[in-house]
Amino acid sequence: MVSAPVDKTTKKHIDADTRRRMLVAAALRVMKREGIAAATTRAICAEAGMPHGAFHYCFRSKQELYAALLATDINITLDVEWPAVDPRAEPVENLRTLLRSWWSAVETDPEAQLVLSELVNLALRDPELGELPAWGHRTYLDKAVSRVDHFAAEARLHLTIDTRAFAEMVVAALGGVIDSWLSHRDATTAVETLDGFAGLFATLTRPVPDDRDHPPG
Amino acid sequence: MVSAPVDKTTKKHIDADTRRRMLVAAALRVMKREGIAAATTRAICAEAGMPHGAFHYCFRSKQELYAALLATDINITLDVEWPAVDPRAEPVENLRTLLRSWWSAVETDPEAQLVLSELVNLALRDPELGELPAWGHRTYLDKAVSRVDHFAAEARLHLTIDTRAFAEMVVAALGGVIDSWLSHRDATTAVETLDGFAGLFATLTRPVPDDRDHPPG
DNA sequence: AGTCGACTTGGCCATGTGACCAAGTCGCTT
DNA sequence: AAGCGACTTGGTCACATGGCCAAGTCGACT
Repeated sequence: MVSAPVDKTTKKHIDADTRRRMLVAAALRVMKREGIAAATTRAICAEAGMPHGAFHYCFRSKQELYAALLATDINITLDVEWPAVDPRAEPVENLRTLLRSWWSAVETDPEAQLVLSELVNLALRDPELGELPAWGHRTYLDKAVSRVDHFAAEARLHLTIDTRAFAEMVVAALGGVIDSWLSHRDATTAVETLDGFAGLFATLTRPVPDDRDHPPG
Repeated sequence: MVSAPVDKTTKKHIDADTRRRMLVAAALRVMKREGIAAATTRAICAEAGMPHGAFHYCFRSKQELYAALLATDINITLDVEWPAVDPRAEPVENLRTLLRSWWSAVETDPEAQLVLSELVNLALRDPELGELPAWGHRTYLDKAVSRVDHFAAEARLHLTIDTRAFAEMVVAALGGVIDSWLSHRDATTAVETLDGFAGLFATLTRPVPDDRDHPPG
């Protein structure tokens, strides 16, 4: 029989799996603060409040930590509160709102973007981790597609091109702006460029005819 | 009097400044081949065919090499043979040609893009090198502006928005596509997305009226 | 020819890193 | 209560790295 759960903050023995999660979280914190290079096994354990030996009890190697890190929710850009979309507003306006909502996530946590970039670069060089960036990008794009779909429905817009192709361009535009911004750190320019893209993307949409005035049959 | 120049490939003593250039070139080669992490001072010297001690005779520190590397022509994307532009063709078509010509540079030397990304990430974390990415981006954008200007003149197009804003979007689009492509490595998708952007950018142009048929006065 | 400074070389050092291990500790089960 | 297996811990190892140096070598100018 399993006894009553012991207070997790007090008990000495911690399940190896939860400890793994703690280490991953700690690693992400260190990387955001000081960069991926500073995230040594020791620094990560210190951040997690564990002795150094704990690391290789949880992970076979450091690569395994990288893999775990890449496999978790790194791409947080698209996970934001859904913006206020008004079906009666101009398409441009709604698109601008959408892009800006995603941009706000970037500006709120710029270090996350940097870490993501560092992590992807690392993985692209490591044969063991080489597949992960492709998988991550696919996941990210899928999420973008579903978000765009949802948006189009809510704004009552019809996309004149394939949704995936549309999302692909949106992702590229957002990614490009982020990339530039990480270097120049000029938020004004970034948002202006993003607004410019909103205008361009609007040319790929058409308002859905309102059926309430023209019921079928 | 300066004696006749000794054969540079034979003579033992090499000017420290040219040796610096040799090391920078060797470093870039190593980085492209094995990644920035593998470019240790030793590996670089070996690549350059020099003993390890030569490094710190030429550079005060490794950071100084990074700085030199970032300060040289890293952004080669826009330096390609000028594409064939036809003033009588559709704007979309010409824009597609332009973007594709830049893309070809990327696909020809993908490692260069990776190294650039790694280098920028490194610099963004290092207080000593922190200014370089912003400078690099400014330089890159300036070059893009001039290229766009040249292009518009040659294709006899008028841009309906500020040239710099236009270039900013082009740079972001190209950068975003590169970023995605580095992960998924699907050239077809990349070019299709780029072609999509060409269509969008075309909406920001208007043909310049041909004055030959309507001479002034 | 002689001198002086620029260049060359190999070796050395302190440091930090990922990895490993063996002894110890805890708590669930029987 | 006794045992057993999962978890804990600090120490240690081999190794690579950036940086430094002192002795040696070359070559240009006087």
